[in-house]
Amino acid sequence: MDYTFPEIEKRWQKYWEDNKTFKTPEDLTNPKKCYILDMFPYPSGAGLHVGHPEGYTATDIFSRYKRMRGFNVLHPMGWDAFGLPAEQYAIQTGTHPSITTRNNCDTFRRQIKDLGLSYDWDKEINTTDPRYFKWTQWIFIRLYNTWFDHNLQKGRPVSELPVPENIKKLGTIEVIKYIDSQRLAYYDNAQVWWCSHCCTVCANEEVLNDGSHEKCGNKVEKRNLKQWMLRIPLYAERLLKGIDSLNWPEGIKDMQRNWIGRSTGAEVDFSIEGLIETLTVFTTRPDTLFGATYMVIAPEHPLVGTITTNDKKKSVEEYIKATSLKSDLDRTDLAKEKTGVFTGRYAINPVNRKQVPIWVADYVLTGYGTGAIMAVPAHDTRDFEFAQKFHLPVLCIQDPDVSDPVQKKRILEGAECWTQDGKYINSSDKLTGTDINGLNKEAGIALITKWLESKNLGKAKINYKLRDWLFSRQRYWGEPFPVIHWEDGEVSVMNDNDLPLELPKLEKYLPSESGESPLANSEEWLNVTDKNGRKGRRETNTMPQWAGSCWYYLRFIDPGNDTILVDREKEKYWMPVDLYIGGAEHAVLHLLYSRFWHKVLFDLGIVSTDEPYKRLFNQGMILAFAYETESGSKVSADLIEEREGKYFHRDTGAELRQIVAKMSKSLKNVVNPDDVVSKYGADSLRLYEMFMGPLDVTKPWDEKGVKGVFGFLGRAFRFLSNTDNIINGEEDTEILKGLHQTIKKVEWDIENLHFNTAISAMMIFLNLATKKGKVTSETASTFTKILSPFAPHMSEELWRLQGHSKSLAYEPWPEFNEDYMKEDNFDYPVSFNGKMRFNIQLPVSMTKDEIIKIILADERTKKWLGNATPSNIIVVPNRIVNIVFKN
RNA sequence: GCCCGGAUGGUGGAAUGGUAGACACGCAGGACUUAAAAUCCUGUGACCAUUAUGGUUGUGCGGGUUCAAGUCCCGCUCCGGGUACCA
Repeated sequence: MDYTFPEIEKRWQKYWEDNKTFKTPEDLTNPKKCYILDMFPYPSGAGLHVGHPEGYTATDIFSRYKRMRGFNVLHPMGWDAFGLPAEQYAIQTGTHPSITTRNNCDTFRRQIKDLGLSYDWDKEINTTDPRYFKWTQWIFIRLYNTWFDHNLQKGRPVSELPVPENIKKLGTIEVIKYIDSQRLAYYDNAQVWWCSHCCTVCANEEVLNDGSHEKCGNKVEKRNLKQWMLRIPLYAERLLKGIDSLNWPEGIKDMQRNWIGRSTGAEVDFSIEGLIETLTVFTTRPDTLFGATYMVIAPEHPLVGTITTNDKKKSVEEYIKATSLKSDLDRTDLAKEKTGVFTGRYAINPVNRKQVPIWVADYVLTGYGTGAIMAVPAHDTRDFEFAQKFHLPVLCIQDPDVSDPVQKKRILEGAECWTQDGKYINSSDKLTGTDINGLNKEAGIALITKWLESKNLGKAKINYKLRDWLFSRQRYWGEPFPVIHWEDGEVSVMNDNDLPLELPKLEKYLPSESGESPLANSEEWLNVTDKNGRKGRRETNTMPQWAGSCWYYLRFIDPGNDTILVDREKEKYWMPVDLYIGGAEHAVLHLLYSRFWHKVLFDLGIVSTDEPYKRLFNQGMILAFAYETESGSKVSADLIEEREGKYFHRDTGAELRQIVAKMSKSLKNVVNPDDVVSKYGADSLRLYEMFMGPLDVTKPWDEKGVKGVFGFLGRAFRFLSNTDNIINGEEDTEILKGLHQTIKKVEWDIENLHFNTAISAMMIFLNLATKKGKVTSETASTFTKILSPFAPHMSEELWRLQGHSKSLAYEPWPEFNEDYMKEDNFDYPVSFNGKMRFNIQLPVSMTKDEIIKIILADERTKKWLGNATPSNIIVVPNRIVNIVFKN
């Protein structure tokens, strides 16, 4: 029978849909549950590309396998549909984003259904649906009404926030200010990156290294705007500790740890000559205080104006002005050449009362630590470069462990930088009574920190790189904030009952250059009056795209519920997510934000687990072949001609190099899954994406490879659907052995997401079966079952041909039997000094001594040994024999 | 600069410290066919030798541990990703 995949695939897709084969079980008593989640896509206008089905196929195989293992499986799909492209399209054409979004979702849904993925479509969600974002707004209100209790390390309702007596005395306004200062969400003036192209603010995380906006590529600048911020650093310790318990790739865990960036050190107060203010610095190395010979403050530091002496005012102001015009790129570009100016002022080093000059330099940033540093040029390369350039003193305080006397002398004189640790020298002062000379790093840090604390000059301090999360955008196509700004200055959040707050219909979607979102144009929507006649104005910013994706995995559990975010019993049953697969580009942003929200919801008793995603896996990127000329300029794929394995430019005839690059419109090397499906079928596409290589590595798409798996499926179908090949009775022992080895291998590989080797194991079995020519009907159905998670359409068809009337989706997974895999003999490789020379068949039960006896008597052993006598003979049972000798 | 990966045939890749190159692509030869496609069969790391059996070499480079290293350790090179004047 021919492998007529178009007909087979259509028929089974219809069967699954009509019979709701993959409906999530309602029964919550089954102790075996598995929640298998994909990172839901942004439905772009371009439709699916072959990168999407890679992760989707992997989770689909896992889901189908788990169902056969008797698990209740939750495997949903939805759309992360707020975002800039739909809005930009609206600006250009006037088409409302909801229409664009709906069309794109329809395309995505159709394409995904064509792949035979076993989603429960009754669970479909869309972040732009008011019934969905009602709960996004509801969560925002919870964030607003939560404070973080440091003692309990836990978020609690603001109604439980104790207000200190001295603040209560100051009156209501101060109490409100205090409460606002404790909320997880707050509204404040923030210096933010402004993209004048998108007319929007970008989070630090969205600004690329070159100072351009991640979304549009244009340069960003700094602006002050009223913004909503989330205090994610309050959860830094919890987010950091939680990482240890997760079954995630170590690389991603490291990235999150680095992003959180915990460092322990001390804050040290320096008094300033002639001023009452003190200058506080954060340092991870308080032990190096004796080597601090100057200080640097960031140009944005609040004390710059106060510190700067009159005669230096002009040069400092000029320097600050120059810095503010610099983008991140400029600052980075100037990395080699340090810049800075002297403020004219001196601070006093607390450990030795010495004068140290205060400088302003843009290599110190305002966003980290206190925005001021003490510089230890003798032992820090950056400080050293700066000191060299501006002729500042360098004092060596760590004994360099150098054998070269010349170099040692240079270091001790401060002519060279020594960045390794050593015993302290020059680190004592009689007047202040401090002395750490001869101590090592740990002892030095402990002693100095203790001394600082005892003198009230500083304290031990933990610092995080993680910064407040900027949570608003000046856009139309996002969740509106459920917030009203009243004419008397009060800010209030809406009542839960009044949610959702929907978006108004607009004529124009263009944001204003002032930074106000297009929502400000809708007078009717914008202005509100309360029952006392007080006038108010709605928040015109909208939430960033992260908002909807921060909690969607919860809504999938109970998408239709309009009284609660998620039913408690259902949440308890399904959470946490057992397997989450998606691209590594979300390593820090989405995954960290999402964990943050989840922890808040956990603290408020809304969810039952502390972490949302138990096991995470990142699929590798799929690249495509691209072509370049000898000089390295790229040639679009439609201009390529292949002749005898070489590539030529269709127009110029020049020979081109084949390289591997990201798929892109400009290179015209984007592969559309629709084309692959129509040519080879969905099962072939699925199988190829899994067979290309390990799931987590980056690999190039090669259509020739699809042919390979297509051939395998065709052979399998023709062999198994031909009744001449199927017999009754006892199975051949060799086939039985191969079959059970295959079950074992496929099962282990699916559990570990090694789909490429699982497929190769099935190919090996099919090669064996076709060589033998006949298999029993039992073998045929067993093989059909293990193939079914990978190639479900064809497997269902074979199952039907084998006489079954129902889908095989819930057939029990076959159990392998070790007895069938047992061997009587093992073909021992015999090696001499580690070099394999020949093989010899011996019974598996044979003892080491017997094996040695037989091998030493073998003619071939004599040949390789010559006149030498073995000094050692290693026998690893059923693995290898190694004869060691000297010649 | 720092952090994390990676490097195996013409290609994608396989290999619990134990026979390197499974499986597949490509290529070559053959069968079927008027022909092509499809399908099936055989061969295929390199080098040397050969009627054949065979031998030498081989997992980016240089060392080391081990009876045995693609795999573990040390030092490099190159490539990819992340990140940055982060104190």
